[in-house]
Amino acid sequence: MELAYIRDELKRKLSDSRNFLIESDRAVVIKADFPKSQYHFRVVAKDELRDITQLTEEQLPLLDHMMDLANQVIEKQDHLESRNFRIGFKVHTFWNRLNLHVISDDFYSMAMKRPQHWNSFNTELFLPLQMAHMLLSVQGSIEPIPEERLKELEHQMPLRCNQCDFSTDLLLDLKAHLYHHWLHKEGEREQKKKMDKIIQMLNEPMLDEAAKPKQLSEEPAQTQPVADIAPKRNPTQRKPLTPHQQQGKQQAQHGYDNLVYGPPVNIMNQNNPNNPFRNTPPFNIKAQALNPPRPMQPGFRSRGPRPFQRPMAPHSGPRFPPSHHQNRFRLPGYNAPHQPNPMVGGQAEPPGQQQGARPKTNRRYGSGSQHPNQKHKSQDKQLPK
DNA sequence: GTTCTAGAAC
DNA sequence: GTTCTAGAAC
Repeated sequence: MELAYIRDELKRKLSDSRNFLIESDRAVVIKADFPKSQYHFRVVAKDELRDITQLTEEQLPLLDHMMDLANQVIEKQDHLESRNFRIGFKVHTFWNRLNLHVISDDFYSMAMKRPQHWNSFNTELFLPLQMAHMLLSVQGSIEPIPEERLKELEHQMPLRCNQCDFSTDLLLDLKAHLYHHWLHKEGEREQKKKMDKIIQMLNEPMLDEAAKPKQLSEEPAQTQPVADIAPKRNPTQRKPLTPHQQQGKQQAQHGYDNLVYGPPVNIMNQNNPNNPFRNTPPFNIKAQALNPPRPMQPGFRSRGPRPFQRPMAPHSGPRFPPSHHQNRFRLPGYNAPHQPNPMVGGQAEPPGQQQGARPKTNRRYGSGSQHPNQKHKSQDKQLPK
């Protein structure tokens, strides 16, 4: 397949409205094909603009409009706020159509596979929309990044966590680290949901009381049996909705919209085997519940699936692609040299350090210089706060 | 942009 | 033997 054809993929997506989460006359919002975070969208311009280097002051209103669409799609995401998102352009993009990234700041994703992926969002290679706006306002254009600088930033080491001051030369370590940040935040979100529910329950009686005088005062002239006037406790009647619930109801009423905006990817995990996130841990899902063992009949050997399936390992972390060629999840410290265990007379524990190869040198970092991977071991590990 | 794989390093 | 990287292929 021709590379030029692949580069035109975003243009092709513009011709099929099924891809659109939001459409306007000047741009559309689509889901990123290989999301580098749990929430990752693109705002794709309809105008024939290849990338940010083709922008001029004339496109400032377009940028404002794309920002509006970005905020619209963020508003649709449950329990997330705009401060959890980054909105900006890649300074050097593969695709042949101007597209604005709207990406959550967890960067916890199966598709994050190379240091280049990380650096493309977490170095100067990512140009926040406000910055692009300013550059166009001030100098009227955005210069392309020099090839040499591009290569330098793509391979920049160490990789620095965007949420704390952790840094590492190994993407695998960073991914494990990011996973802990994500777990922590997910826990906070769950906590917040519970608190919302409790607050709602506490407010309910007060709302009922508040409704009584209003209902009576609305029709004072009419004489009705008390039973008709008094608020009825209908068991099927809905309780007052919280603002959050109202938003949910609104979304549910727009059935199609709801499908289009879709559930967060970590919910999609459970349903879609092709979802690139499917190896991230399916939280609150019990492996046994998904795959209950069938009782073995004595003296009868059935054909087909084995009656007893080996239970799945507990989900102690994200499980990464089945291919051994792809980088897989390791617990933090997996790559660190293992220390002798003082509890067993100074003998080494089973291997904690990976056995595989790391290049001794890397031409990109200059002859004779150490490959970054060789240096990481001495660096301090730091867990998320 | 992604996937696949040969070859380097261990 | 395994892991990881970089480049070819798409």
